[in-house]
Amino acid sequence: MPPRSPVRPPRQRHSAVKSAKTARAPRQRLSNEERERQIVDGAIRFFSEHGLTGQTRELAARINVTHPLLYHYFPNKEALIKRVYKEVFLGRWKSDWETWIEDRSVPLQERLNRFYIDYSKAILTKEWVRILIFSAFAGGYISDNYLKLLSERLLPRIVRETRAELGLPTEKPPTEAELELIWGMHGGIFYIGVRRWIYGLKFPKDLNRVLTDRVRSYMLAAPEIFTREAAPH
Amino acid sequence: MPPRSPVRPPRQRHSAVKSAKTARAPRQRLSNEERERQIVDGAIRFFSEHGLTGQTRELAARINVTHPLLYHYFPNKEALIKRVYKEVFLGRWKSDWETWIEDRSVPLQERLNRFYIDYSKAILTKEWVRILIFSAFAGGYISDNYLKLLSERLLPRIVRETRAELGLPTEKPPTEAELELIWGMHGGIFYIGVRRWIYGLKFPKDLNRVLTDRVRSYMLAAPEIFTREAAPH
DNA sequence: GATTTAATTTACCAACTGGTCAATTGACGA
DNA sequence: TCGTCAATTGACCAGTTGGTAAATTAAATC
Repeated sequence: MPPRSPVRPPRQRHSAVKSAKTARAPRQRLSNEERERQIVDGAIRFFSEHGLTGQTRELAARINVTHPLLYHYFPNKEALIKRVYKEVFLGRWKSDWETWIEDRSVPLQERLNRFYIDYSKAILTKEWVRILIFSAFAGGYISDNYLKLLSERLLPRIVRETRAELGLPTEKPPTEAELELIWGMHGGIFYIGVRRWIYGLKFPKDLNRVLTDRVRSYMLAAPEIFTREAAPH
Repeated sequence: MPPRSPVRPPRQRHSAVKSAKTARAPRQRLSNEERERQIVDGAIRFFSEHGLTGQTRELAARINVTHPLLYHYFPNKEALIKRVYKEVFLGRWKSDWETWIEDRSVPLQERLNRFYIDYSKAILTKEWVRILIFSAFAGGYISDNYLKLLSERLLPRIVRETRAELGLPTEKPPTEAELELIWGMHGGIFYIGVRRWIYGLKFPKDLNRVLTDRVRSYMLAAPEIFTREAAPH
C-alpha cells in the first residue's frame, strides 16, 4: 500500500537555472583515488563528530559533493562505516607495543610509561574515543574487536610482566583482582579521553606526567594486590 | 512549496474494524499521576537503551499507549528528556556523601570505601552510565551539570581530606597532579560502568573488592603525589 | 441511566533520510 | 576539435519521525 502515487512519472529534464539553495563550488572532477581518500577522511571526521547516525547528505555537503556520489564509491552507508573502522582502529594499533612491554632489560615501570605515552597518542584522539563509543552504541562491531585486542593481547601480558617483576611465578591464569588493577589504570587513562572528547573538557596541561602518575599508582599497588592470595570462590 | 496537496481533506470517521497491526491491549484509563509515572519510568528505560534519539512512537508502543498520548503529558520530546534527567541524576545524588567524606573520626581510606561503594550503587547502573554518555553526545545538558557537581563538590573535598590525612596544609588550591590522581581513581571506577553498560561485558564477581582496591591504589600513591612540589608549569 | 469531561486514540502533516537512476559534464586521447 | 567515458549531479522514491487536531470513550457525577 504505497502512500503516494504508485506509478512513476517520467523523469524531468534538468533545468539550467540553479536554485540558491543548491549553490555549491563548481563541479570538480578528481581521480578515483583522490576522491575516495577525500570521502574517507571526511567520513572519519564527520562520523566522529555526529555519530554513526549522522546523515550521508550532511557528510556529502561537508566534502562539497552531492550525496549520491558517496554511493558511487561505497555500496551503502554501512560499508563506509566499516572502512572508517579499518582506517582508524586497525590502522593505528602497533604490534610494537606488545614487544615493548615484554622487554625485560628495562624496569616494568619504564616499559609501561613508554607504552602508555605512545598508546595515548593513538587513543586519546577525538576519532578514537568517539567512534569507539558510537560504535558500541550502534551494535559493537568496532568495540567488540577492540576489547578483544585488549583482553587477549594486552592485559595478560601486563599481568605476566608484573608477576615477573615481583619475583612471582607467572604460570597461573590471571586473577580477577590482578586484571582489575590493570583495568583501573587503563580505564583511568581512557577516561582522560572521555573527559576531553565526550564531556568537552580540556586535557591536563602536563599529560605525560598524568600518564606516568597513573602507571606509578599501578606499580605501587601491584605488590599488595598480586601477593594477596586469590579470593575464595 | 508543499510537496503534497496543500488543502486539508475532511477528516475521516474512525472505522470500527481494527487493523491487525494496531492490535493492542484495550484502552486503559489511568489517573493522571499513574500514567505520567508510567511514561517517565518507561522513558528512563527506553532512552537508556535506545539513546535520546530513540523514537517517541517506539517508546509509546513499549508502554502500550499511542504516541500522541505522550504529547498530552509532555509538550515535546525535549521536556520528557529533561524530566528523565531530573529523575535519574538529581534524584540520585545524596548530599550525605559529602558529609561522609568529611568525617575525620574515620580513616580516609574507610571513608572513601564507604562513599564509593554507595556511590557505585547509583552510577554503575544502565540508566546512569548510558544516559550520561548519550546526553553528552546530544549537547551536554545533563553531563555538564554532572561534571560541575563532581568538580565543585567532590574533588576539592577529597583533595582537602587527603592533605589532612597526610598532615599537609590544606589551604592552597588543588594542583593538577592531585586532582588527576583522584580523576584516575574516579575514572577507573566509572570505567567499570562503561565496560558493563556500553561494551556489554560482565561486572567483576567481587565488585566491592574491586572498588576498595581502586581506593587502596589511590591511598598508596597519594603520599608520593601530594608531597611532590607542584610542577613548575 | 443520562451527562459531563478528561484520558486516549485515529488520521494526518511536513520535514528528514538512505538509497536509486538517468541525465550531465569535465578531461583525455585521437 | 571531437568523441568517449567515467566522475558527478538533479530528481525522485519510500519509509521514518516529531508533532497536531479532532474524534472517541471510560469513568466519575448527578
